[in-house]
Amino acid sequence: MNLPIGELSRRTGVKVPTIRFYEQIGLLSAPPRTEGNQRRYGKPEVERLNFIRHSRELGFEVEDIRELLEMAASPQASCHQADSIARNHLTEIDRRIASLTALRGELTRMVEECGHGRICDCRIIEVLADHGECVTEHTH
Amino acid sequence: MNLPIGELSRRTGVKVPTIRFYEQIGLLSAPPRTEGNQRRYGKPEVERLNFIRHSRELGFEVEDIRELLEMAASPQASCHQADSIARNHLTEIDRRIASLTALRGELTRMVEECGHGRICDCRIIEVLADHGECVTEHTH
DNA sequence: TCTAGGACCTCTAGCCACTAGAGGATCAAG
DNA sequence: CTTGATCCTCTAGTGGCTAGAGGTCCTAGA
Repeated sequence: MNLPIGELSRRTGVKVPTIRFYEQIGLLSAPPRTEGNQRRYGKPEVERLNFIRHSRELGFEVEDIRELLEMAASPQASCHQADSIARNHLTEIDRRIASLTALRGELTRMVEECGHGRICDCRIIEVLADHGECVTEHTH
Repeated sequence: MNLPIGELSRRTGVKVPTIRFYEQIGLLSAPPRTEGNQRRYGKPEVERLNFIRHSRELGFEVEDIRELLEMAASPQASCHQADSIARNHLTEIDRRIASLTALRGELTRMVEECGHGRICDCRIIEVLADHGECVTEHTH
């Protein structure tokens, strides 16, 4: 268990430059180095990085992850805060889904009404030029 | 109709620095200036900027908008390309909605299973640490 | 023991679509 | 002629990486 950065990358699915980037912003702490100045990682780093990757996949922002990692480090504390971060994130996702669904509606309508003729008759261009043509508000 | 940039901003809902930014990247052409070097806009710019803003609201990227604007300028051409840009965008939106919906599922499950106790029992932290706990793939 | 080439290092710059702020000039009303 | 709102340019920052230059290290095979 004395992994070079490429091996850590393979085991976690996080790209090498991204790992270095996470170290730079303090999401991962600086690991020990070989005499030749190369990073060597152990099992805790694999787990921590998996946690980070998974959180990112679930759409959490780096600042949220920072807090979640801190919490994970003090297992006796209340999970109230973790709950609140996750709930806020969920609300945000709902907001985004709603907004994209509204967009989807407008776009579908635009595309379906397009007669595939000339630009001057095209509903796509027409609708883009005039928000009044829209059924929903889609300010995001 | 000899509007300063602030008035153009008010009429289109696009912020002043953003208008200057659009000029810089060539989405808007450089307008005439007063003797004192201030920009003055006319009606065509109001329309063009409304088109841009609306397209952005509908989630089109700047490069797409550039093409759409070019098309709008040649009304006799076929609208095939506009159609294709819009369809591609629609596909992308569908992809995003699907991905967010999967996330939503996982997050909801996480939050619902959280017993609001201590971190060491918290499902949120647990799930984040282990993708194996997830029902869906959510690599985006 | 030498060597090849893959993996590693740091550093800077770029991506997208803006946004913020400094420091100064101009405009229009009173 | 003054005031203060608006305008100007320029640089740098946002988030979360990604790309590339130019160099060093490690390790397996000859």
